[in-house]
Amino acid sequence: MNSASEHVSKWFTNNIEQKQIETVKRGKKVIDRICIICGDKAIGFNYGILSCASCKAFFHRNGNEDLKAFKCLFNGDQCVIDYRISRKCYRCRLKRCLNMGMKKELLLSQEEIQRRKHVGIKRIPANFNIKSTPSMLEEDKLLVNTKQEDILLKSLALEETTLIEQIRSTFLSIFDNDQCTEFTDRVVSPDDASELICCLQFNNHVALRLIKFCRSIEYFE
Amino acid sequence: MNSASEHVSKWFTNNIEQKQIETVKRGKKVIDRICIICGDKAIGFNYGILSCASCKAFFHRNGNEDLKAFKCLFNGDQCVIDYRISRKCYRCRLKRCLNMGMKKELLLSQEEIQRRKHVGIKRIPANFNIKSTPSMLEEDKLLVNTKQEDILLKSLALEETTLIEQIRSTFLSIFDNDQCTEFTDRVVSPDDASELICCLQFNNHVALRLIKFCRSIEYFE
DNA sequence: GACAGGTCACGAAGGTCA
DNA sequence: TGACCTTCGTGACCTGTC
Repeated sequence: MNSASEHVSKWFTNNIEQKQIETVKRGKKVIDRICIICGDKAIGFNYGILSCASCKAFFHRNGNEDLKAFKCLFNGDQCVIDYRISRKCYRCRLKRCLNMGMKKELLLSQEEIQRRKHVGIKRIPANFNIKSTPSMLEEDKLLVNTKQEDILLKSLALEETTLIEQIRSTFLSIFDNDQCTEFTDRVVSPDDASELICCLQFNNHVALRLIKFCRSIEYFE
Repeated sequence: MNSASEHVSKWFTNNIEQKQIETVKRGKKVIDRICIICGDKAIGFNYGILSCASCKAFFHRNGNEDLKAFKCLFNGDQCVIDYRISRKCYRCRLKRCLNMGMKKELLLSQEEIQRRKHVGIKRIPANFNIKSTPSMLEEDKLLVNTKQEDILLKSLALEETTLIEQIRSTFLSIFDNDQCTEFTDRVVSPDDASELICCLQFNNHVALRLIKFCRSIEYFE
């Protein structure tokens, strides 16, 4: 780092840090707190450090990105990240977030987000088994499935029932009766190699439809 | 220009820019916004400075060109760039864009453009049709689907391919071959009412599996 | 209350076409 | 060339969990 930019950078850092210490010590008023990343008004501690809404949002979006994958746009990795000057260099901004102590570990994982979302919604027990035994008659199997389906549906929250209904109706509109007939009309022997290939192609075909199906559901990203 | 003065210069430029932003934000009247390059009505900040649509487009097209490669056509490098007079001298216009502070760095690189494009998942055009005509042979239908699948897969980004592979393998693990055989082994006539009910129950059964399937995909909420 | 994620209007990039 | 369009990142504000 050259002496001029180093000087400016240190000046800002020191000035900001000084302000931060003073205000936090003085009292709990959030109004006076300063973001240690860009000097803007801090909203509280985000991902471990006192920071503003913008830096919080930025880290929320990009905290898990790989720093190596990006280049500095301006000053060779020495951009001053200050809300009064610029926060435009993606790389330098992320680097500063990390250098100032923002913690990736405090970003919630997908599982954690899912877990939080469904707190209060009764989950289906993991050991709930929808399989029927091979010794049962075809009709009995279907009966068991229907009964289990009933039990399953009754244990669901309204949101889940609505979601399932949405999935079901979308499913029916894409995997329509023609589609069903198209394959159930054909006699397939599992011993026949060509039929097995056909069955795999059937799988591929259904997978393709599934892609269409999944894309059509609004809850699907 | 040495790095220290360059740094100070940039600081001032940015400071002026900040002031401009503040002025614009304070009085929201669009009428008052003037392109600092040609005096036309500004549309906002483009490449760092308050400018009009024309100057934005001009810099977008030519910002990366080398100024030295062009000569002033009229007044020996002293053309007045004003929308009421003329914006026709390429060299003087580009020079003025740069002098007034338009930043080449804010033109996205090819990598950046590609990256941005692939951040969001590229959607399949709504008119993309995976249906085959009823008059076609079964083999031909599969062939068409396979070909379309090929075209489809080749147009996808890496993330999409990965996602689809994830969906496909999850699909195969849930709708396994036994499942496939279970239904394809049976001869179903669409004219038979009991078979039709059976077909609907089949649909229900698959829908149930689909719920399981959908829950197992991480991108599914 | 503090701090996670989520939402959405807006600004500023690139793209298109007369 | 420039008006208009689409896309995506930003940041203010909101919601939900602990």
